[in-house]
Order: sequence, then C-alpha cells, then structure tokens
Amino acid sequence: MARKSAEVRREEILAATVEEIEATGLRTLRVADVAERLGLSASLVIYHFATKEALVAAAFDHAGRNDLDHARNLAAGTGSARERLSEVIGWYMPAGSTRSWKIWIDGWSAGLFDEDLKSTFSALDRDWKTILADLIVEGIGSGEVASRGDEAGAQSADGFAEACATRILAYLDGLAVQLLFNSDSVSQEKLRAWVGEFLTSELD
Amino acid sequence: MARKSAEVRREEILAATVEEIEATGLRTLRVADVAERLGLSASLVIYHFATKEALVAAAFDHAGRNDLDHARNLAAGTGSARERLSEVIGWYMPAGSTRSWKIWIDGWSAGLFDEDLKSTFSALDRDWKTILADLIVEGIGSGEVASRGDEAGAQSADGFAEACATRILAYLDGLAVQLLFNSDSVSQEKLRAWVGEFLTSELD
DNA sequence: AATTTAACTGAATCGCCATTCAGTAACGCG
DNA sequence: CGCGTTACTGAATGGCGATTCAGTTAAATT
Repeated sequence: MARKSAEVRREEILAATVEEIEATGLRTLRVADVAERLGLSASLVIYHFATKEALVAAAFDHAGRNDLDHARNLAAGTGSARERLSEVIGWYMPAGSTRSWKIWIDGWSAGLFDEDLKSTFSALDRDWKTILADLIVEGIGSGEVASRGDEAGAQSADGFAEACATRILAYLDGLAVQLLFNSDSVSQEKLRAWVGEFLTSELD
Repeated sequence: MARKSAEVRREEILAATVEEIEATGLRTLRVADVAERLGLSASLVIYHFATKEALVAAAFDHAGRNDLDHARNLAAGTGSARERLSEVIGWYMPAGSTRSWKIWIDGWSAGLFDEDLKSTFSALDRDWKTILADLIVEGIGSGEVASRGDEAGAQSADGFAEACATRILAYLDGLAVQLLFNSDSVSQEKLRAWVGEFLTSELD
C-alpha cells in the first residue's frame, strides 16, 4: 500500500473530497466514502485532517484556490483587457467549464451557518472580484471599456470596476442556479448570449 | 394539552419547521427541535409527516406557496403593470422583505441531490416566472414596456417576457447570494439601485 | 543494520437522532 | 353517557458514522 508524504496524501484526499461532494453532496458526505475513493481507511483521513468539519473546510478552500489560480492565468494572458475579461468570465460561467457549480451551491448553504466556511467564501469572492475589477480598470485605462461614472457612490474608476464586478458575478451566480434547476428555460447558448449582452450594457 | 385538528396542527408544524431551518439550517435540523418549538413531542411530528424527509419537503413547498400567494396578490393589485412588476420584484428582492433567503439557498443545495425537492423548486420557479412574464406581457400590451423583439430565439412577446423574467430572477438570486456573503460590498440601497437599472435596461 | 519517525489500518467505541410502539386521553357522535 | 376515533406522549430501539486507539509496517536517519 504505497505510502506517500503527508503533503501529497493531503492533496489527494482533498481532491477526492471535492469529487465526492460534487457527486453526492455535502449532506450525505461520509469520510468513509472519501477514503474508499482512494482505497484508504477512514482513520487515515481523520489522521490527516483531525475532523470531518476541518476536512470539508480545507476541501472548499482547495477547490476555490484552484479555480482562482486558473482564472489568474487567464487574466495574465495575452490579448486585450476586454478579451481576457471575457475569458475569465467564460471560465466562471456555469456552462461548459470543468468548474463545478454544485459544490458551490452546497458550500453557500453550509456557509450560512458556519462562520469559518462563510469567511472562506467571502475571501474567494473578494479574490474573484479583484481579478475582474483589475481587468475592468485596465480596460478603462486603455479606452476599451466605457466607465459609467454617473453611478451613485462610485466616484472613481476603481469604485465603478468593483461594483461592476459584483454585479457580473451576481448575475453569473444567479444564472448558474437557473441552469441547475430549470435547464429547460436556460440553454447554454442562451446563457452565453445573455451574459454577452449584460457585459455590453455594463462595459460598453 | 390543547388538541387540534390534523390540518391545523400540520400547518403549525410546517411553520415551525421553516422557522427552524431559517434559524439554524437544514444541515442541523432535528425533528425534536421542531417539536420543542411548539412544546410538542417529536413523535407527534412523525405521526403527522411519517418521515423527516417528507416534513422538509412539505415545509419548503409550504413556504414557497406562501410567498407566491403574496406575490400574486401584489400582481393583481391596482396600478400600472410596470408598477405592479416593481412591487412583485421588490417582494422577491433580498432586501427588507420578510421573505427569507437563507432557506432558499439551503433548499437549492438539498435539491441538487433530491429529485423530489428539485421538482418542487422547479415548479416554484416556474410560477414566479409566470407571474413576472404575465405582467411583462401586459406591460408590452399597454405600451409601458418596450419589447426587444430583436432577441434571438424570442419570436413572440411571450417568448421575450419569459426570457426576461428568467434573467430578472437570476439577477435577484445572484444578488441575494452576494448580500449573504459579502454584505460589505452590497448595501440595500445599492442593491435597489442596481435592480432598478437592470429593469430599465430590460424593459424600457 | 538498527532505530526512530511517521503513514497507515481494523476493530472498537460512543453519541446522536429518526423512527417505533404500546399506551393515554381528549374530542365527536350516537 | 358510553364508545370509537384520533391526537398525542415517553420510553425504547436501532442504525449510522465520526472518532479513538492500540498496534503494524514502510520509509528515513544514523
């Protein structure tokens, strides 16, 4: 039974945990299932993470950081600020990405009554906003994006970009929920078109 | 120990269940807590609902129907279609309403892996869309609302209204999530203003 | 090679909580 | 008033699943 260093094993377990949550939900998550997914004993999972609660918290953080890293790569790529913005948003979008939406909805619900998880999600959300807002500011600088300076409470381009990022993420989150519960009324193409229109009305 | 008819008691229990979910979340819901809230025995709750699962399903349906009834009243009120639309949306909005958002996020997460709950939520969502879409169609008829007929896949006013309702609800859902996790970046006034702008760009 | 360290396991333990059950008493109805 | 129905209870039961623990063995260290 090939032994691994704690660090490597922890990563494996976190990945397996995320997969398990993705597959069957937080509600029915058992540490024995996570272990079985890797052919390990449940005790080992607890050996590495002390409690199930800590495991779950670490797993969400892990998944969130991974997604953010990917997004940061896209944001640092070549192309105009507006193009990179579209790419990042395309990655966040609830369509055609490997980014899994189920776990986040599950996570939100757990975060409602768990302060630790809640702050994890707040932090992830802030990071997403920062990525978007930076690109928007860059776009304003290069003239690709028209800052609607008339907005109440947004004196600066930074303020506008931040608010704009918040609205975009909110819309994407909401569309994800629609997609999960009413895939009848929201096809992937419609979704893509709607997001495009929303971005136009926000940025152009 | 004042007895009540099954119907009355069931209503009480459903209300208490909703309150309990609202207060501490689905994850930690115990039937004993619901019972205690009413000064009853846990057995009685099971007597009336057979299983905890059935209780939860009934409670979500109950809460959803209540909200919808209220919304239908607003939609049937006096005033222009556009005004009534605003009222209905104001009621759905995650700000200042008694409508509780926490339970819906909890519900979404449970619905992800429970087909019964999922269809309950789909049905509720469809009803909300119908209310909004009807008002939009009415508004188009009276000229208060400008139908963007250029939309792909929306040949008729009905198609436009339906899609429009979907987008509005998505945006509201997403803003609710933002409000719950980042109340720093989303005040109630901002939220109200943003929704107003969104409606303008969708309808005017 | 011997010894220490650290990953790892299987078999208990242990608490929690939905559900069951056998019985009690309030209400309606003749 | 008696009698059946039905709301209601408290004390078991039973299963599930996280966590513990005493030990086992693979790697690292010397």
